[in-house]
Amino acid sequence: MFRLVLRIVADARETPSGIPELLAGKGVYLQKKSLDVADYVIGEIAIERKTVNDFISSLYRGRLFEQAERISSAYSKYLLIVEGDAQEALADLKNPNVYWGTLLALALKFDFRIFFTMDQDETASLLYLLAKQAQSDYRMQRPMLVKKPRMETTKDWQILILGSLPSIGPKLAEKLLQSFGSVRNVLKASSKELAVRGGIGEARARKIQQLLDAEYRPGQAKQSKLA
Amino acid sequence: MFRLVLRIVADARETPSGIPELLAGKGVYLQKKSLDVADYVIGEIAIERKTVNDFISSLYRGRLFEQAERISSAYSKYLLIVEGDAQEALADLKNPNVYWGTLLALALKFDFRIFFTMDQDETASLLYLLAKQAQSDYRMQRPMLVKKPRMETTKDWQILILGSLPSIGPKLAEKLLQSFGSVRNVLKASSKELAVRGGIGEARARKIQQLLDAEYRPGQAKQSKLA
DNA sequence: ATAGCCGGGTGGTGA
DNA sequence: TCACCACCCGGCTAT
Repeated sequence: MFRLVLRIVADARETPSGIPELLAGKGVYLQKKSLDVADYVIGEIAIERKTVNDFISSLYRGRLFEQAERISSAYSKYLLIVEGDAQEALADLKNPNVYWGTLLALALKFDFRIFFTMDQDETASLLYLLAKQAQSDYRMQRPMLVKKPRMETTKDWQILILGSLPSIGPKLAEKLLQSFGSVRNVLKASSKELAVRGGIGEARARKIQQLLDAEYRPGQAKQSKLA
Repeated sequence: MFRLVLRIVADARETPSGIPELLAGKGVYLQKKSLDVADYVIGEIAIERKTVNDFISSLYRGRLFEQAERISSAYSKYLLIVEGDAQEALADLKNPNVYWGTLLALALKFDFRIFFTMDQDETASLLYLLAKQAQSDYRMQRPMLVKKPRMETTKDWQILILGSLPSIGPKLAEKLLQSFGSVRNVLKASSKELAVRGGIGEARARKIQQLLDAEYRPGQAKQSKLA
């Protein structure tokens, strides 16, 4: 009797979670590797697994989106499994909107599919089913969505450069560029011009000028000439 | 002066759920319509809301995928909100795999983003956040700015600014500062000077000059500044 | 590529 | 001109 072999690649660091073992118990052909970005790979689908607590804490560490970026650029389909009692964790959260907001961003901007499981066991079942579906649908995959262009335009650089100035964020950077036309023009401008033509006030303008003209001192120079 | 208003379209049949009212309470401009396929529409995103029980019972009716098909062909992005205690409902199921399998199919084949909320209140919050995100995305996306990790000293700022130039890292930035003495002097220098005195090549130098002098072009139509 | 809050800067208003 | 104040922006922080 022919038996279908499901194949799942698991990152070596997932071993302690017990999930690889559970999968093997279900008859999956498990391949352990050292994966760069994801925790599991099934066919062309990458899976990132995170416990609720990991997920929550990564909200505040900023590392989350960077990781999401890596996965999304490496695979065409990818899903996030959040494991554990999300509801309970959510109750402890001071600001639940951050949680929901992040999920929305992951789902809509990064194109993640997100699943919630209660424990490793459920995660294993989910992966198993996924492998089964991926296998049977092998040939009837829908065409993928167009890749996001993610262009690094000149405009982005311009805003980035000005935005690295103190007390200048993206909004102000854009305003300045609109007023002055180019990065150089902004940087050439005197503080008065900055204050008059750009939408920024004298205080900020002076601060910027001082910084631009400040003499560079290697070593730990702590000239608090600002403000 | 205008106040920014979030706008959500709700199907008339959603009224009894109380969610439209909750949204209105959050200051959303709610528009009730009779929608063909979805329950809510936010920007270009369609939202189908289902209570857990509805969802579960529709597993066995087969009508679910037909509905999914209709939504997916009418909108480019769409999400499903499953409202209620999924965990509890799942415990009653004889065969949970049907549940998970359906979710997987919806997510991967139909490209649904699926969210789970506890009650109408949470659903309303989710929709509200979604509207907010959709709205801020409608503006042009801005480049991610350099992390400004607590800059105290002038020296750090100087390096950060130059480091935000293309192909200039912290190391080169420092070198340039040492050669030229101040940020302004670096930016004033011609590409030849940069190449000769700073340790960078002409190619990089030219690239930087180009960027500095590039005319700023707002990508999207900017809102006219009527006062 | 989160959301909320706070502090400070800006620019307008009206005296 | 000045004082006030409303708004906007940027920076911080959150489990």
